[in-house]
Amino acid sequence: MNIGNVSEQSGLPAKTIRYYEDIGLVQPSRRENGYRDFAVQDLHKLAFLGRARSLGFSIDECRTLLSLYEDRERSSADVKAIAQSHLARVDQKIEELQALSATLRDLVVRCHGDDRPDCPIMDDLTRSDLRRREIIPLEQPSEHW
Amino acid sequence: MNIGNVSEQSGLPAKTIRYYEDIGLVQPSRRENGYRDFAVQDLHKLAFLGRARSLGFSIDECRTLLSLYEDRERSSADVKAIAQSHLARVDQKIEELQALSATLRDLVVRCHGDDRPDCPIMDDLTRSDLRRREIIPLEQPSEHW
DNA sequence: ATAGTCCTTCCACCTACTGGAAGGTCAAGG
DNA sequence: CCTTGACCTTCCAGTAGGTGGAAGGACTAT
Repeated sequence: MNIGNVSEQSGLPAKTIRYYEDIGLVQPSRRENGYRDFAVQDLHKLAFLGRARSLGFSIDECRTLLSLYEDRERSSADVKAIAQSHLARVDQKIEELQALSATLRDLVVRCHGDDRPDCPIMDDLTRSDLRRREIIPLEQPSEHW
Repeated sequence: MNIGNVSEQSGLPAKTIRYYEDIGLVQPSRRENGYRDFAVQDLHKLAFLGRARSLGFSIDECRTLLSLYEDRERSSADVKAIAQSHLARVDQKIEELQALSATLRDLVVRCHGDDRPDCPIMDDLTRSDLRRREIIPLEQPSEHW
């Protein structure tokens, strides 16, 4: 199977599939002309990856999940542990964003939004006294969503 | 003021402050020895940036907010518009994550998590029929959280 | 033969920084 | 005067997970 075909069937862009090969998630064989030749198992793997990614699992988690996927002796506990810790991260992110949303909503509501320059949003951003408000920690750059 | 001092007072790492100079958010002058020399206004700007970033505004939004910050004639409507669209993005992200959380939670609950290999989580990831479930769109790489 | 589509590799770019190396500067102590 | 240590400088590379595009080979249909 050519990459275009696999791309269509898995729903993943060809670029992404090549990238996944680059980082070792799939190992398609090659034809004489240099074209990648995907087996049906590769297609399954890629669909698996697409679903796992859409559920927000990191590439590293996907790697582990793939190895469990291919392990007929795996214990469901191992799978569950990964999903659980991912779920915890998601829930924590939700909480952070909810706090953020509340703060922003409050500011937006209090801003009259007309031609005049005075603005509670600006006042908040300008105020240097950090104790006056809930401090929301800076986003960690490692958290890519 | 030296960068270490400004870093301490603004709460931003020195690296970040240099980066902000790189991308043109602040323009400290230089001493004869090559050291950056920050004015009090720069400190205010950096504190402003730190707060705006902690509220999740993008660097580009911060750039606009900074120009509004320095514009005594600005209209609060301009500020409000930026905050509102940011709030909308945050709220949409929350909704996406909540759907994700629900899906993950369901899978985790249904997985017994013992030594046996059968696992509803794996079943979900393996199933290639996409119609059977709510399809959660792939994360856009432009959304960095 | 040629046009159009597919495939290949490679390099750069995105966000918003962070880590580290190599080296210059400054203030205090011996 | 010299050294030590804390600062400061620039520059390069790496993070996650791809995406965009260029240059060029391969295949198919006319």
